[in-house]
Amino acid sequence: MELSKNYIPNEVEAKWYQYWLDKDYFSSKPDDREPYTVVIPPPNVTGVLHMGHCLNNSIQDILVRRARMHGKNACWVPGTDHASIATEAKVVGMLRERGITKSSLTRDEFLKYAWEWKDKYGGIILQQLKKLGCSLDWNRTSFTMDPAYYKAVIEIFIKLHNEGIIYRGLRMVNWDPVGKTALSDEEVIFKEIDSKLYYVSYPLTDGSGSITVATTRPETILGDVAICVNPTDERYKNFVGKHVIVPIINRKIPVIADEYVDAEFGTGALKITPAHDKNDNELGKKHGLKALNTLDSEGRFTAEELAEDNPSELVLSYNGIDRFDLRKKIVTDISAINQIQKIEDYKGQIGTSERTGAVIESRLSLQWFMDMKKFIGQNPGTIDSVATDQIKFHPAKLKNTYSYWMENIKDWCISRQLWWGQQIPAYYTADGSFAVAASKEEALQKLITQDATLTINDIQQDEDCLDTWFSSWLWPMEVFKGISNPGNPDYNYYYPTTTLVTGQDIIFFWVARMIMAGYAFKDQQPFTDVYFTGMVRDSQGRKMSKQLGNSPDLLGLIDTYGADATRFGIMIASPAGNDILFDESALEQGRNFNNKLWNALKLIKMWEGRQAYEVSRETSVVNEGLGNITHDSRLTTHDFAIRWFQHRLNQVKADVDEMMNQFRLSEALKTIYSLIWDDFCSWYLEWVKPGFEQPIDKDVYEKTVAYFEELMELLHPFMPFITEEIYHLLQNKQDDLCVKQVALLQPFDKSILEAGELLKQVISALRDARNKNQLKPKESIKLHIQTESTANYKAIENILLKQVNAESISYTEATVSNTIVVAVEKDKFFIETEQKLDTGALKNELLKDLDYQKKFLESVSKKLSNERFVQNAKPEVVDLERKKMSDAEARIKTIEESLQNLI
RNA sequence: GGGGGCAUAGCUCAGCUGGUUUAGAGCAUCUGCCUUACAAGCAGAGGGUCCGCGGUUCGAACCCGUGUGCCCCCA
Repeated sequence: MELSKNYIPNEVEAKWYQYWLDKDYFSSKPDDREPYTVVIPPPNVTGVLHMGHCLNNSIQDILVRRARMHGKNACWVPGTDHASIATEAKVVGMLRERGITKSSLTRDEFLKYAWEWKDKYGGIILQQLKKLGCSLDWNRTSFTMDPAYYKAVIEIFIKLHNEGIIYRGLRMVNWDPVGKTALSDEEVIFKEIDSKLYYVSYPLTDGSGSITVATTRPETILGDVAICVNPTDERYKNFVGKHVIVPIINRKIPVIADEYVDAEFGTGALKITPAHDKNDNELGKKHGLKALNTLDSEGRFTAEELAEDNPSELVLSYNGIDRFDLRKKIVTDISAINQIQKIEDYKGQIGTSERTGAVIESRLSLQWFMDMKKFIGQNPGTIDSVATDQIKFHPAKLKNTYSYWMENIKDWCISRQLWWGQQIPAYYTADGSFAVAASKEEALQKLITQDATLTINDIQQDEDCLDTWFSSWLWPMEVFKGISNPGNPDYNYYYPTTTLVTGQDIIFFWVARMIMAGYAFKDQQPFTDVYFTGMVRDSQGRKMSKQLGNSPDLLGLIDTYGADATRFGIMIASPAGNDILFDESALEQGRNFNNKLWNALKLIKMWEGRQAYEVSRETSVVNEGLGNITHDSRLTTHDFAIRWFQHRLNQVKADVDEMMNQFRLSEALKTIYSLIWDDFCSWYLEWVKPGFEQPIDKDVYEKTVAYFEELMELLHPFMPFITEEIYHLLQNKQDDLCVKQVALLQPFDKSILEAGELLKQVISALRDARNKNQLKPKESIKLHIQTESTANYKAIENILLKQVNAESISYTEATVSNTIVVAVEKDKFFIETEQKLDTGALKNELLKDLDYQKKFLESVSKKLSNERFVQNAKPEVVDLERKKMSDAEARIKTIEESLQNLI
């Protein structure tokens, strides 16, 4: 079969993914193996694949594929999140394009559009995950609004309400005037902005002067109910208890004192607007002040609550003006009456909506909350499990972040003024009393006990729906129907899950709440390990964003480089827990790696038809410094190569195991990469490679194929497609790499590995000497070796000959004149060549080396002559230093002899 | 304002229990090679004030203190 010049991934990848699906390799059923369960962090149902998903899901696939090959029953559950606010925003946008406003639709009509949207776009991201090679169990695909899941969410709401954890209350909430909904604290992103500090004077009612207040929000002035100063502030001592007039509205308000006020900020006097600021609201409550709301749900002015002030024409003319326009207008109007003293530039922080980006308003609103202190108090495992590493965080530093948040947790606002989501199961009567129940009928049963005349038509369900995260926190349980059908065999087998892989940015939104749910509803941790990925940034460290246009088109990248190369590129650049700087050159490296593998395959396939037993294998085995080496045949060199690579492979497998257990995926991949590229291709294959059109020994061939297979096995979780392809092209296989079970780790012999390293070192040194003396690669040399252990070199003569392009090797006891001298450890190598030598350059090299060695010797002997070192240091450390010293001395001697030889 | 983290080659990062030479890797750079698997390649090389200062120790990239700069989280 003819293999293409370079590896072409596209067809290969599509072919194998379909093949794996046809063989049903990714589907999992409970059996007597140990489960390895991973639930995907469900992407937004309308989302498309981006770099973050790519990183995240590559990691999950690596872990899952590896577990599958290591005897575990691997189950990776796919699915999507209904993403209440994000999806609703998209649907509203789509309707707007069609000229339909949300307000013109009934709830049912709107939901019909939303489901249409979901059905049309909902599967896209899952299809994209297939392109990436993700080995998800598609039979288990879940959605947070599936009927059973929906029911489970409602059930949990009712349960927590019955337990008094969920309550309804009028509270200050974070209000998104664009999404027109309340948000949780976690959905508010604080941003630093350039704003202005306005100094506004409020005249005293007794005419004795005025008090100046610094504010960043003059548009809320009409809701002011007091001025507050610090009681220790001498400047304002005489003002406390007096009254001032609010500009424009002319309301009379008191000057009060409270320690909360920071005398250093602004003028030291604070205006209190309880309806529009959380802290003001607290102060308002404390001092018995009224809250006057002056903004509507869309952030526009409303005078509705200002009737008592007999608002003027001017005030009424503000009605309907947006808060930011109002700010300018009010500043102009206060300026006109000379009550703006100055305006300063100010760097301030504002909260914005995570989803719509709108500036958040603090707003008094009747919402549903979860009493988190009480909830966590009942489920201490939530905090303890992470502190005691029963749930292990990778990187562990996030444990602190987690526990700090847990210990300072605030109540969770779970209601949203949206339609796309689980509708809150509370039912109201006309007089405002309500019951929480699974259905309208049940609610009626409850309400009827208070008012026997009620009928089903008299009650109405809460219009609002629940925070998306109030459904996603059940994800690891409910994908196995753990809430809707507890005790079912799947749930018993797969839950708790094994590893969760997710972004650091949703540690509070999601991870923390899943842990709570785990302890609250099953009294168990939901997973044992959490691997937190960083954020994917561009090569300059900037966040990827649509505005910057720096987020690459992932599917385009997969088309260009292949999924394997894309996975490689993103994994090689992502040390655990750090942000990853994405650079397309990493994908190029991945593609080149594909090509390297492909060419190694081509080389080995060339040998396939040229196998022969060339020399009898009946040879003596002698135990020498290089391990057990067979002597005196062409094959002896191959025996060394084969033995060395076997041990090297065993060693790397053990290393990789260790790294994978510690979730050091990037390092594991680097290690495998280097094993394949350097040890296998650059060294091993060159060592066993027969001459041009020469046959290869059958045993060597078979060993080489077996090694290549093992390498593919090791690499498969990282680069599933090309490894499966090569596995099948190497020789006809009945089984598939995807589900191959790996063998147990084998021990390795250090002395053989050291011998291999020495050989590499000698070859490199000789090549370096050739290079420095400008010997053409084609120019053959004669090599003379001066050594005490001739046998060691006899065993690898053929490798040496080939690798340094020597035509002969001989052994000598004396120095050989007129040659290039190379010293490695205690051995000397003389390169005899036709070419005229530049002894000056040679001499310089040797002198440089000599200088280095002498300085080194000096530092070691200094250390050893320090009595305190010899007394205090561990004996093995001292011994090591002694060995260093004697090695350095020997080497200096060698170099000095070589120098003499030159002259 | 509170908390956490980071600073090592041009870039991205290893360096785990303080001692494996005078600190490593990948990428990038430079030199030489179209050597019959691979130029998407091969063979080599150069490149470091381990952020500054002070301390502990026989010994510090590593531990402690301090300064500087950057990042993240929370309010």
